[in-house]
Amino acid sequence: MTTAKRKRMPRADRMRQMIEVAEQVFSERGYAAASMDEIAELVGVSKPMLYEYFNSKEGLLLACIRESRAVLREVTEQATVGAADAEDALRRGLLAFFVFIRERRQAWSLLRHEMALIGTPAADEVEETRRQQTDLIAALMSGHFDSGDDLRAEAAAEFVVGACERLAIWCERHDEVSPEAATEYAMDVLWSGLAHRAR
Amino acid sequence: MTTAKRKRMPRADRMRQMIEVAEQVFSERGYAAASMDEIAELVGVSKPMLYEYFNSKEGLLLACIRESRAVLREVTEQATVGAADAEDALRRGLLAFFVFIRERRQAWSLLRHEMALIGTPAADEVEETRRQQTDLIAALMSGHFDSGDDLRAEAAAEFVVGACERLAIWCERHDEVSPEAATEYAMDVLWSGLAHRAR
DNA sequence: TCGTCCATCTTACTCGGAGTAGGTTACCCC
DNA sequence: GGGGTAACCTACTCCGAGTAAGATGGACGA
Repeated sequence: MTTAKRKRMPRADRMRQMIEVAEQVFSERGYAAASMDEIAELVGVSKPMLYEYFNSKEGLLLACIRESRAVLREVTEQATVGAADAEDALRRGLLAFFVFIRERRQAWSLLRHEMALIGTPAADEVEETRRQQTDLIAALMSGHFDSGDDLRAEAAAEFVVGACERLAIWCERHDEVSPEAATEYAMDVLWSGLAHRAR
Repeated sequence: MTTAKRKRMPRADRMRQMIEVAEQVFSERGYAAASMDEIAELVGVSKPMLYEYFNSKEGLLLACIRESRAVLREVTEQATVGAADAEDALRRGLLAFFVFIRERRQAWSLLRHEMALIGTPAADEVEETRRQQTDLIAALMSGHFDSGDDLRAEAAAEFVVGACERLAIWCERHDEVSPEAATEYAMDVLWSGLAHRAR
């Protein structure tokens, strides 16, 4: 066969392969329980190679997170271009997000669970992903809302991100809830507020 | 001095002391970077003692989380008793929460950061804390809202918890935002929705 | 006052996994 | 084909979680 001896692969390819395997292992076993030896084994390469490419275990995790973030950014930004108004933009963005987390469970799992190390680069990296989303929302809102209280607008953006993240986790436990339904639930509370459902 | 030789302390007291120190160290260094030797040192006791009391490093973390959760539950439940209506109950609960995270930063830090190990008891424990809050909200809402769509109500509760958690983290970066202000921001979006601010 | 018992505590290890020093080999290009 | 380098490996060190087995302070009965 052509792949009888998987050897001497160019740097870029090997790197992608390593990230792919690592994402798998980290999301299955969890960051702490995953061992570099195991990842190396699955890649079909020796441990020092991983260190050659990523410097440390956390560096490898970082690469996985960055990879996921890039995809998430691409997907959500694309979704909101050409929206008619704020409500439409918010809805499109939410839908893109909920579709993403359904289709790429492993990547999402890393982003949501693996903030293992407070004060470390990895934690900052996950936080950076949220900031990216928050900025997107904030930009979206500043374009469509009355400005005035910047602090309030910022708080609102944080609020939306946190709410959706939690709702996404909830969706993992509820397969029957489609991305469309999740979006609708989110829009219902976000846009109309709880007041209109009070007895 | 009376505490010249800190020795032979009764079990319950030693346990509390250990949890106190561990909470400090975990929230300062982070779970992964904290070492059992260091904690033992600070307690003024040898490492096997920690294992005698908590079985494992994660067990010790668990104890810290449970401790924090108990306090959080107490505080938020007490806050909502005697509320006039849903809006009032929500506002009181939110305020209690935001006050808690300001006054007990370390405890909160553990709850928010230390989900280090996916699939492990500690991760479940943090999740359990959220469930506790979610249930509280859900119960609160079912008492004051038109029922009908249970799934929607559950989603809304998750939504509130996630949103407030994120807003709380945002507050850490903004000392100028008081618990009262945070509560007001949260109520504004939650209760009235974003629609009433759209241009 | 003194011995006995046991909960509390200690020293001195093992073991596994992160990270590394230094040498080896396949492939590209002339 | 032969030199050069990028990709790769073997064989370690080191640190921290977890443990086995023994030492000791002090409460309490005689």
